[in-house]
Amino acid sequence: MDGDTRETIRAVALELFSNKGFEQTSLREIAERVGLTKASLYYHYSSKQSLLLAVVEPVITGWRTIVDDTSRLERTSETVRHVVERCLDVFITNRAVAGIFQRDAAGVAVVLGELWDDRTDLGKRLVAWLAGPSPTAEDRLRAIAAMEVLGAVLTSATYQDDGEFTEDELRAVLSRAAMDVLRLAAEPVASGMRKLG
Amino acid sequence: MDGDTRETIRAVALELFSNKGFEQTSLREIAERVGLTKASLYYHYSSKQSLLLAVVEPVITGWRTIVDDTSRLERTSETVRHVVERCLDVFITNRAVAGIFQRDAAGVAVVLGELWDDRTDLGKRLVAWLAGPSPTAEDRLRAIAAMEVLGAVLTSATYQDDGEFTEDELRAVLSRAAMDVLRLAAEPVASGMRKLG
DNA sequence: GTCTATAGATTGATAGAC
DNA sequence: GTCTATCAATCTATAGAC
Repeated sequence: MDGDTRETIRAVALELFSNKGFEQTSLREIAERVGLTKASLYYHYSSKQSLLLAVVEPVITGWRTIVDDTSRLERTSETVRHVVERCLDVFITNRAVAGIFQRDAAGVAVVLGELWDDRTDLGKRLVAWLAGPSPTAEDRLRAIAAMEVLGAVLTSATYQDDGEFTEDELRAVLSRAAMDVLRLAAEPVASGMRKLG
Repeated sequence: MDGDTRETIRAVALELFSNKGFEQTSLREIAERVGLTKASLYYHYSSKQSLLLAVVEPVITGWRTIVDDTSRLERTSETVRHVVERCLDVFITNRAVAGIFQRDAAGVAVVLGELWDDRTDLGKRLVAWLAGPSPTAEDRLRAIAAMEVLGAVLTSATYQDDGEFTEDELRAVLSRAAMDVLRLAAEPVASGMRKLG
Protein backbone atom coordinates (compact mmCIF):
# COMPACT_ATOMS: atom_id res chain seq x y z
CA MET A 1 0.00 0.00 0.00
CA ASP A 2 2.00 2.92 -1.32
CA GLY A 3 0.28 4.39 -4.34
CA ASP A 4 -2.21 4.88 -1.55
CA THR A 5 -0.75 8.27 -0.72
CA ARG A 6 -1.90 9.73 -3.99
CA GLU A 7 -5.42 8.49 -3.33
CA THR A 8 -5.40 9.73 0.27
CA ILE A 9 -4.45 13.18 -0.93
CA ARG A 10 -7.27 13.11 -3.45
CA ALA A 11 -9.80 12.09 -0.80
CA VAL A 12 -8.69 14.78 1.64
CA ALA A 13 -8.74 17.38 -1.10
CA LEU A 14 -12.25 16.35 -2.13
CA GLU A 15 -13.49 16.73 1.43
CA LEU A 16 -11.89 20.12 1.99
CA PHE A 17 -12.75 21.53 -1.44
CA SER A 18 -16.33 20.45 -0.91
CA ASN A 19 -16.71 21.85 2.60
CA LYS A 20 -14.69 25.05 2.39
CA GLY A 21 -14.48 25.74 -1.32
CA PHE A 22 -11.56 25.33 -3.70
CA GLU A 23 -9.99 28.78 -3.34
CA GLN A 24 -10.52 28.74 0.42
CA THR A 25 -8.54 25.54 0.77
CA SER A 26 -4.75 25.90 0.77
CA LEU A 27 -2.28 23.17 -0.06
CA ARG A 28 -0.77 23.73 3.36
CA GLU A 29 -4.07 22.71 4.91
CA ILE A 30 -4.39 19.62 2.76
CA ALA A 31 -0.82 18.64 3.54
CA GLU A 32 -1.34 19.01 7.29
CA ARG A 33 -4.46 16.86 7.18
CA VAL A 34 -2.71 14.15 5.19
CA GLY A 35 0.34 14.29 7.43
CA LEU A 36 2.83 15.54 4.86
CA THR A 37 4.52 18.80 4.03
CA LYS A 38 3.32 21.08 1.30
CA ALA A 39 6.35 20.27 -0.81
CA SER A 40 5.63 16.56 -0.71
CA LEU A 41 2.23 17.10 -2.26
CA TYR A 42 3.97 18.31 -5.39
CA TYR A 43 5.60 14.94 -5.80
CA HIS A 44 2.13 13.43 -6.28
CA TYR A 45 0.33 16.28 -8.02
CA SER A 46 2.13 18.83 -10.13
CA SER A 47 -0.14 21.71 -9.20
CA LYS A 48 -3.24 22.65 -7.29
CA GLN A 49 -5.09 22.65 -10.58
CA SER A 50 -4.13 19.06 -11.36
CA LEU A 51 -5.38 18.06 -7.93
CA LEU A 52 -8.72 19.67 -8.66
CA LEU A 53 -8.81 17.89 -12.00
CA ALA A 54 -8.21 14.52 -10.36
CA VAL A 55 -11.17 15.20 -8.12
CA VAL A 56 -13.53 16.60 -10.70
CA GLU A 57 -12.76 15.12 -14.10
CA PRO A 58 -14.18 11.61 -13.60
CA VAL A 59 -17.50 13.07 -12.53
CA ILE A 60 -17.73 15.33 -15.55
CA THR A 61 -16.85 12.39 -17.77
CA GLY A 62 -19.67 10.36 -16.24
CA TRP A 63 -21.98 13.29 -16.74
CA ARG A 64 -21.00 13.49 -20.38
CA THR A 65 -21.92 9.84 -20.84
CA ILE A 66 -25.42 10.48 -19.54
CA VAL A 67 -25.96 13.47 -21.78
CA ASP A 68 -24.63 11.61 -24.82
CA ASP A 69 -26.90 8.65 -24.10
CA THR A 70 -29.83 10.98 -23.61
CA SER A 71 -29.50 12.74 -26.94
CA ARG A 72 -30.04 9.38 -28.65
CA LEU A 73 -33.36 8.84 -26.87
CA GLU A 74 -36.72 9.86 -28.15
CA ARG A 75 -38.40 12.12 -25.61
CA THR A 76 -41.39 10.40 -24.02
CA SER A 77 -42.82 10.50 -20.55
CA GLU A 78 -40.95 7.29 -19.73
CA THR A 79 -37.57 8.29 -21.13
CA VAL A 80 -37.74 11.64 -19.37
CA ARG A 81 -38.41 9.96 -16.08
CA HIS A 82 -35.55 7.57 -16.74
CA VAL A 83 -33.14 10.40 -17.51
CA VAL A 84 -34.27 12.42 -14.50
CA GLU A 85 -33.60 9.45 -12.26
CA ARG A 86 -30.20 8.84 -13.75
CA CYS A 87 -29.26 12.47 -13.15
CA LEU A 88 -30.49 12.20 -9.59
CA ASP A 89 -28.23 9.19 -9.06
CA VAL A 90 -25.22 11.16 -10.27
CA PHE A 91 -26.08 14.04 -7.96
CA ILE A 92 -26.55 11.71 -5.00
CA THR A 93 -23.47 9.59 -5.65
CA ASN A 94 -21.24 12.57 -6.29
CA ARG A 95 -22.67 14.96 -3.78
CA ALA A 96 -19.24 16.15 -2.70
CA VAL A 97 -18.04 17.08 -6.18
CA ALA A 98 -21.36 18.66 -7.05
CA GLY A 99 -21.01 20.65 -3.85
CA ILE A 100 -17.72 22.09 -5.08
CA PHE A 101 -19.41 23.31 -8.25
CA GLN A 102 -22.30 24.73 -6.32
CA ARG A 103 -20.49 26.44 -3.48
CA ASP A 104 -17.42 27.73 -5.27
CA ALA A 105 -18.41 28.06 -8.90
CA ALA A 106 -16.57 31.36 -9.18
CA GLY A 107 -13.27 29.99 -7.97
CA VAL A 108 -13.45 26.73 -9.86
CA ALA A 109 -14.51 28.13 -13.22
CA VAL A 110 -11.27 30.07 -13.65
CA VAL A 111 -9.06 27.09 -12.92
CA LEU A 112 -10.99 24.51 -14.95
CA GLY A 113 -11.09 26.72 -18.02
CA GLU A 114 -12.34 24.76 -21.03
CA LEU A 115 -13.45 21.85 -18.88
CA TRP A 116 -15.83 24.20 -17.08
CA ASP A 117 -17.24 25.34 -20.40
CA ASP A 118 -17.70 21.69 -21.33
CA ARG A 119 -19.68 21.15 -18.19
CA THR A 120 -21.84 24.16 -18.98
CA ASP A 121 -22.47 22.89 -22.50
CA LEU A 122 -23.52 19.49 -21.17
CA GLY A 123 -26.02 21.25 -18.95
CA LYS A 124 -27.35 23.19 -21.90
CA ARG A 125 -27.73 20.08 -24.04
CA LEU A 126 -29.60 18.27 -21.29
CA VAL A 127 -31.95 21.19 -20.71
CA ALA A 128 -32.58 21.44 -24.44
CA TRP A 129 -33.53 17.76 -24.57
CA LEU A 130 -35.75 18.07 -21.49
CA ALA A 131 -37.53 21.07 -22.99
CA GLY A 132 -38.55 18.97 -25.99
CA PRO A 133 -38.69 19.81 -29.70
CA SER A 134 -39.55 23.40 -30.70
CA PRO A 135 -40.09 24.43 -27.10
CA THR A 136 -41.83 27.58 -25.94
CA ALA A 137 -40.14 29.94 -23.51
CA GLU A 138 -42.15 28.25 -20.78
CA ASP A 139 -40.94 24.81 -21.84
CA ARG A 140 -37.34 25.94 -21.65
CA LEU A 141 -37.77 27.68 -18.32
CA ARG A 142 -39.47 24.65 -16.85
CA ALA A 143 -36.65 22.42 -18.07
CA ILE A 144 -34.18 24.68 -16.29
CA ALA A 145 -36.34 24.68 -13.17
CA ALA A 146 -36.47 20.88 -13.25
CA MET A 147 -32.68 20.74 -13.15
CA GLU A 148 -32.75 23.13 -10.21
CA VAL A 149 -35.08 20.76 -8.40
CA LEU A 150 -32.48 18.03 -8.69
CA GLY A 151 -29.99 20.43 -7.10
CA ALA A 152 -32.07 20.13 -3.93
CA VAL A 153 -30.03 16.98 -3.31
CA LEU A 154 -27.21 19.33 -2.33
CA THR A 155 -29.05 22.12 -0.56
CA SER A 156 -31.35 19.85 1.44
CA ALA A 157 -28.55 19.29 3.96
CA THR A 158 -28.44 23.02 4.66
CA TYR A 159 -32.10 23.16 5.59
CA GLN A 160 -32.03 20.12 7.86
CA ASP A 161 -30.20 20.31 11.15
CA ASP A 162 -31.60 17.12 12.63
CA GLY A 163 -30.44 14.34 10.34
CA GLU A 164 -30.56 14.22 6.59
CA PHE A 165 -33.02 12.82 4.13
CA THR A 166 -32.36 9.23 3.09
CA GLU A 167 -31.18 8.57 -0.43
CA ASP A 168 -34.47 6.82 -1.15
CA GLU A 169 -36.45 9.85 -0.07
CA LEU A 170 -34.33 12.12 -2.23
CA ARG A 171 -34.69 9.84 -5.22
CA ALA A 172 -38.42 9.27 -4.89
CA VAL A 173 -39.55 12.77 -4.00
CA LEU A 174 -37.26 14.82 -6.19
CA SER A 175 -37.85 12.76 -9.31
CA ARG A 176 -41.59 13.20 -8.86
CA ALA A 177 -41.18 16.91 -8.16
CA ALA A 178 -39.05 17.33 -11.27
CA MET A 179 -41.67 15.54 -13.36
CA ASP A 180 -44.29 17.87 -11.88
CA VAL A 181 -42.26 20.88 -13.00
CA LEU A 182 -42.00 19.36 -16.47
CA ARG A 183 -45.77 18.73 -16.40
CA LEU A 184 -45.20 15.06 -17.12
CA ALA A 185 -46.59 13.74 -13.86
CA ALA A 186 -48.34 10.38 -14.14
CA GLU A 187 -52.09 10.81 -14.20
CA PRO A 188 -53.56 9.57 -10.92
CA VAL A 189 -55.12 6.23 -11.76
CA ALA A 190 -58.21 6.83 -9.64
CA SER A 191 -59.29 9.83 -11.69
CA GLY A 192 -59.73 7.76 -14.82
CA MET A 193 -58.48 8.59 -18.30
CA ARG A 194 -54.99 7.14 -18.61
CA LYS A 195 -53.85 9.03 -21.65
CA LEU A 196 -54.97 12.53 -22.19
CA GLY A 197 -52.61 14.18 -24.65
CA MET B 1 -22.18 65.32 -6.26
CA ASP B 2 -19.39 64.06 -4.05
CA GLY B 3 -20.79 61.42 -1.76
CA ASP B 4 -21.22 59.93 -5.19
CA THR B 5 -17.81 58.32 -5.02
CA ARG B 6 -18.89 56.05 -2.23
CA GLU B 7 -21.90 54.95 -4.27
CA THR B 8 -19.83 54.45 -7.42
CA ILE B 9 -17.47 52.18 -5.53
CA ARG B 10 -20.40 50.19 -4.22
CA ALA B 11 -21.87 49.78 -7.69
CA VAL B 12 -18.58 48.66 -9.22
CA ALA B 13 -18.00 46.25 -6.36
CA LEU B 14 -21.47 44.78 -6.81
CA GLU B 15 -20.84 44.17 -10.49
CA LEU B 16 -17.44 42.57 -9.99
CA PHE B 17 -18.42 40.51 -6.95
CA SER B 18 -21.41 39.24 -8.86
CA ASN B 19 -19.55 38.36 -12.05
CA LYS B 20 -16.26 37.07 -10.70
CA GLY B 21 -17.04 36.20 -7.11
CA PHE B 22 -16.07 37.99 -3.91
CA GLU B 23 -12.72 36.32 -3.25
CA GLN B 24 -11.78 36.49 -6.91
CA THR B 25 -12.20 40.26 -6.96
CA SER B 26 -9.30 42.29 -5.55
CA LEU B 27 -9.52 45.81 -4.23
CA ARG B 28 -6.89 46.74 -6.79
CA GLU B 29 -9.28 45.72 -9.55
CA ILE B 30 -12.18 47.65 -8.07
CA ALA B 31 -9.97 50.72 -7.63
CA GLU B 32 -8.76 50.57 -11.24
CA ARG B 33 -12.31 50.32 -12.54
CA VAL B 34 -13.46 53.25 -10.42
CA GLY B 35 -10.42 55.31 -11.37
CA LEU B 36 -8.84 55.54 -7.96
CA THR B 37 -5.95 53.91 -6.16
CA LYS B 38 -6.38 51.07 -3.77
CA ALA B 39 -5.49 53.29 -0.82
CA SER B 40 -8.25 55.76 -1.68
CA LEU B 41 -10.87 53.06 -1.37
CA TYR B 42 -10.01 52.80 2.28
CA TYR B 43 -11.11 56.38 2.82
CA HIS B 44 -14.64 55.33 1.82
CA TYR B 45 -14.76 51.79 3.15
CA SER B 46 -12.70 50.64 6.09
CA SER B 47 -12.19 47.11 4.76
CA LYS B 48 -13.13 44.72 2.01
CA GLN B 49 -15.60 43.17 4.39
CA SER B 50 -17.40 46.48 4.99
CA LEU B 51 -17.67 46.93 1.24
CA LEU B 52 -19.30 43.53 0.94
CA LEU B 53 -21.67 44.43 3.76
CA ALA B 54 -22.72 47.64 2.02
CA VAL B 55 -23.59 45.56 -1.03
CA VAL B 56 -25.31 42.70 0.70
CA GLU B 57 -26.89 43.89 3.92
CA PRO B 58 -29.88 45.81 2.52
CA VAL B 59 -30.93 42.78 0.52
CA ILE B 60 -30.77 40.48 3.52
CA THR B 61 -32.77 43.03 5.51
CA GLY B 62 -35.44 43.07 2.84
CA TRP B 63 -35.45 39.30 2.83
CA ARG B 64 -35.94 39.27 6.59
CA THR B 65 -38.99 41.48 6.21
CA ILE B 66 -40.59 39.01 3.84
CA VAL B 67 -39.95 36.06 6.11
CA ASP B 68 -41.23 37.93 9.16
CA ASP B 69 -44.39 38.94 7.31
CA THR B 70 -44.86 35.39 6.12
CA SER B 71 -44.71 33.77 9.54
CA ARG B 72 -47.76 35.83 10.50
CA LEU B 73 -49.81 34.46 7.60
CA GLU B 74 -52.00 31.41 7.73
CA ARG B 75 -50.90 28.94 5.07
CA THR B 76 -53.50 28.65 2.33
CA SER B 77 -53.19 28.13 -1.39
CA GLU B 78 -53.56 31.87 -1.90
CA THR B 79 -51.07 33.01 0.73
CA VAL B 80 -48.50 30.51 -0.52
CA ARG B 81 -48.84 31.85 -4.02
CA HIS B 82 -48.52 35.38 -2.71
CA VAL B 83 -45.36 34.56 -0.78
CA VAL B 84 -43.84 32.69 -3.71
CA GLU B 85 -44.41 35.69 -5.94
CA ARG B 86 -42.92 38.07 -3.42
CA CYS B 87 -39.81 35.90 -3.18
CA LEU B 88 -39.57 35.83 -6.95
CA ASP B 89 -39.64 39.61 -7.02
CA VAL B 90 -36.75 39.80 -4.58
CA PHE B 91 -34.75 37.32 -6.66
CA ILE B 92 -35.46 39.22 -9.86
CA THR B 93 -34.83 42.68 -8.43
CA ASN B 94 -31.65 41.66 -6.66
CA ARG B 95 -30.27 39.25 -9.20
CA ALA B 96 -26.76 40.57 -8.80
CA VAL B 97 -26.58 40.15 -5.04
CA ALA B 98 -28.26 36.77 -5.21
CA GLY B 99 -25.64 35.84 -7.80
CA ILE B 100 -22.89 36.59 -5.28
CA PHE B 101 -24.46 34.19 -2.81
CA GLN B 102 -24.94 31.55 -5.44
CA ARG B 103 -21.59 31.70 -7.18
CA ASP B 104 -19.29 32.34 -4.25
CA ALA B 105 -21.07 31.00 -1.22
CA ALA B 106 -17.86 29.51 0.13
CA GLY B 107 -15.95 32.77 0.02
CA VAL B 108 -18.76 34.97 1.27
CA ALA B 109 -19.85 32.78 4.18
CA VAL B 110 -16.52 33.22 6.00
CA VAL B 111 -16.54 36.98 5.71
CA LEU B 112 -20.20 37.55 6.56
CA GLY B 113 -20.01 35.39 9.68
CA GLU B 114 -23.19 35.76 11.74
CA LEU B 115 -24.97 37.60 8.98
CA TRP B 116 -24.56 34.53 6.78
CA ASP B 117 -26.04 32.37 9.49
CA ASP B 118 -28.93 34.81 9.71
CA ARG B 119 -29.53 34.40 6.01
CA THR B 120 -29.48 30.64 6.38
CA ASP B 121 -31.98 30.78 9.24
CA LEU B 122 -34.31 32.96 7.19
CA GLY B 123 -34.21 30.32 4.47
CA LYS B 124 -35.00 27.61 6.98
CA ARG B 125 -37.93 29.53 8.41
CA LEU B 126 -39.39 30.14 4.98
CA VAL B 127 -39.03 26.50 3.99
CA ALA B 128 -40.65 25.43 7.26
CA TRP B 129 -43.62 27.69 6.56
CA LEU B 130 -43.90 26.48 2.97
CA ALA B 131 -43.84 22.86 4.11
CA GLY B 132 -46.92 23.49 6.24
CA PRO B 133 -47.81 22.27 9.74
CA SER B 134 -46.59 18.81 10.84
CA PRO B 135 -45.03 18.13 7.43
CA THR B 136 -43.90 14.76 6.15
CA ALA B 137 -40.39 14.28 4.79
CA GLU B 138 -41.89 14.71 1.32
CA ASP B 139 -43.53 17.99 2.30
CA ARG B 140 -40.23 19.35 3.55
CA LEU B 141 -38.28 18.16 0.55
CA ARG B 142 -40.81 19.67 -1.81
CA ALA B 143 -40.64 22.98 0.02
CA ILE B 144 -36.88 22.97 -0.45
CA ALA B 145 -37.28 22.04 -4.10
CA ALA B 146 -39.74 24.91 -4.57
CA MET B 147 -37.13 27.37 -3.34
CA GLU B 148 -34.66 25.85 -5.77
CA VAL B 149 -37.12 26.48 -8.59
CA LEU B 150 -37.07 30.18 -7.73
CA GLY B 151 -33.29 30.05 -8.01
CA ALA B 152 -33.78 29.41 -11.72
CA VAL B 153 -34.08 33.20 -11.98
CA LEU B 154 -30.31 33.23 -11.57
CA THR B 155 -29.24 30.15 -13.52
CA SER B 156 -31.53 30.76 -16.47
CA ALA B 157 -29.03 33.24 -17.86
CA THR B 158 -26.39 30.50 -18.01
CA TYR B 159 -28.55 28.26 -20.16
CA GLN B 160 -29.56 30.96 -22.60
CA ASP B 161 -26.97 32.37 -24.96
CA ASP B 162 -29.40 34.19 -27.23
CA GLY B 163 -31.09 36.76 -25.07
CA GLU B 164 -32.63 36.30 -21.67
CA PHE B 165 -36.09 35.54 -20.45
CA THR B 166 -38.20 38.59 -19.73
CA GLU B 167 -39.03 39.38 -16.13
CA ASP B 168 -42.66 38.62 -16.85
CA GLU B 169 -41.82 35.18 -18.18
CA LEU B 170 -39.69 34.45 -15.14
CA ARG B 171 -42.42 35.62 -12.80
CA ALA B 172 -45.27 33.80 -14.49
CA VAL B 173 -43.60 30.49 -15.28
CA LEU B 174 -41.51 30.04 -12.17
CA SER B 175 -44.31 30.87 -9.75
CA ARG B 176 -46.50 28.29 -11.45
CA ALA B 177 -43.67 25.74 -11.47
CA ALA B 178 -43.02 26.33 -7.76
CA MET B 179 -46.71 25.84 -7.00
CA ASP B 180 -46.61 22.61 -8.98
CA VAL B 181 -43.73 21.37 -6.84
CA LEU B 182 -45.71 22.27 -3.74
CA ARG B 183 -48.72 20.45 -5.22
CA LEU B 184 -50.83 23.55 -4.81
CA ALA B 185 -51.48 24.14 -8.47
CA ALA B 186 -54.89 25.57 -9.21
CA GLU B 187 -57.29 22.81 -10.21
CA PRO B 188 -58.10 23.11 -13.90
CA VAL B 189 -61.65 24.44 -13.95
CA ALA B 190 -62.71 22.09 -16.75
CA SER B 191 -62.07 18.97 -14.69
CA GLY B 192 -64.70 19.90 -12.13
CA MET B 193 -64.43 19.55 -8.37
CA ARG B 194 -62.96 22.77 -7.05
CA LYS B 195 -61.96 21.58 -3.60
CA LEU B 196 -60.61 18.12 -3.21
CA GLY B 197 -58.71 17.98 0.11
C1' DG C 1 9.22 10.00 -1.28
C1' DT C 2 9.71 13.24 2.11
C1' DC C 3 12.03 16.95 4.00
C1' DT C 4 13.87 22.22 4.81
C1' DA C 5 14.26 26.50 2.83
C1' DT C 6 12.99 29.93 -0.11
C1' DA C 7 11.61 32.22 -4.32
C1' DG C 8 8.06 35.06 -6.48
C1' DA C 9 3.69 37.01 -6.70
C1' DT C 10 -0.55 38.94 -4.86
C1' DT C 11 -3.42 40.57 -1.45
C1' DG C 12 -5.61 43.41 2.33
C1' DA C 13 -4.35 47.11 4.91
C1' DT C 14 -1.63 51.33 6.93
C1' DA C 15 1.45 55.66 7.24
C1' DG C 16 2.00 60.00 5.98
C1' DA C 17 2.70 63.77 2.37
C1' DC C 18 -0.11 66.90 -0.29
C1' DG D 1 -9.97 63.01 -0.64
C1' DT D 2 -6.42 61.25 -3.18
C1' DC D 3 -1.82 60.05 -3.66
C1' DT D 4 2.98 57.20 -3.15
C1' DA D 5 5.27 53.92 -0.61
C1' DT D 6 5.42 50.10 2.13
C1' DC D 7 4.22 46.35 5.57
C1' DA D 8 2.89 41.86 6.81
C1' DA D 9 0.65 37.84 5.66
C1' DT D 10 -0.46 34.12 2.67
C1' DC D 11 -0.28 31.45 -1.20
C1' DT D 12 1.48 28.46 -5.18
C1' DA D 13 5.45 26.51 -6.64
C1' DT D 14 10.53 25.15 -6.93
C1' DA D 15 15.49 23.80 -5.51
C1' DG D 16 18.11 20.67 -3.51
C1' DA D 17 19.62 17.71 0.60
C1' DC D 18 18.65 13.20 2.50
